[in-house]
Amino acid sequence: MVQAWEWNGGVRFRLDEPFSLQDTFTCGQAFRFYPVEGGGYAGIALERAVVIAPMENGSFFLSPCTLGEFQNLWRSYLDLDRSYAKIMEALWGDPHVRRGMEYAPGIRILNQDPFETTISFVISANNNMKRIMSLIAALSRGWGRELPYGGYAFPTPEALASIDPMELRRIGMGYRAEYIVGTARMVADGFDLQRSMSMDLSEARKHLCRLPGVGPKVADCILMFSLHHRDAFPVDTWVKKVLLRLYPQCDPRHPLPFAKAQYGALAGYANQYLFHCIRSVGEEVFCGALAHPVGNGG
DNA sequence: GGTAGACCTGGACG
DNA sequence: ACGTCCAGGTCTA
Repeated sequence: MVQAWEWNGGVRFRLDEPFSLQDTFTCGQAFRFYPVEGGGYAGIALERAVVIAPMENGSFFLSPCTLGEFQNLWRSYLDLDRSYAKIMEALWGDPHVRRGMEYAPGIRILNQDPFETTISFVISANNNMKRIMSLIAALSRGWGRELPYGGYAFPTPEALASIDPMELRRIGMGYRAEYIVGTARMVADGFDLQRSMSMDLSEARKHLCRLPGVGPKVADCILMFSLHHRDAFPVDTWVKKVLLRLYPQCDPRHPLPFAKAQYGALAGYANQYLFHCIRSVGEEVFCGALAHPVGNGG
């Protein structure tokens, strides 16, 4: 349960639930938030430039923001009405996911904009975090609306649909340029991203994979991070390593049936705890310790 | 239905 | 110094 009140041109809020800005903004789901002094994060989402900072007594400060904006927009964006305590409890039986939860207990899966998430994860393919973030910043600066308090909104589908791909290559987008323009065109021409929300997981995947640059992994990221499909399970190189090394019962060729059987509707959360932890501590540390448990003098 | 190669780019590594 | 490798994959043959 979350309580919120206006304070100094922004909103203070507190919740009796796990929530960490660092865990949430560094776990790889959002690309437009940067750390600032004091443990806060500055970034752009929902067509607004804001700072979110931790306060001394366990509350948080989001500004600039009205109480109305908080209740109507940020509360949902930050997924504040969901009980992560219950989710973590339900996943506690899995030793590797448990380790991920102990490492970053404050992760919350954000509810981001579907188009922004789609383009962002198209850019993420075969790319690295630093470059992904700078490319998205450049894309927004070049074709997004300038915002009050600085920064640029993520561009609209129409804005990206009308770009010559060569212009995107000029800012370093590489071969993703054609994917971005192609996907933006389809969305601008009526491809309904949100329709995936009311479809079951496998239908939703098929639907999204019609977009150029969107394959199985990117589709699951879009579903999980912007279309409320928390049963999605993005299999990237890191998750693949975890599955291969720590879950002998999982067929590495077909990991999705395993994810569904093992985690069910919570697969996306399990995925994120695993992903963030192995990516942060490294494959050897994450897989080594539990893969070779001490005991029996061995 | 499954599998090699190619693919922009820039930072890291030898 | 420069070639090679790699990064939250996807597409094509």
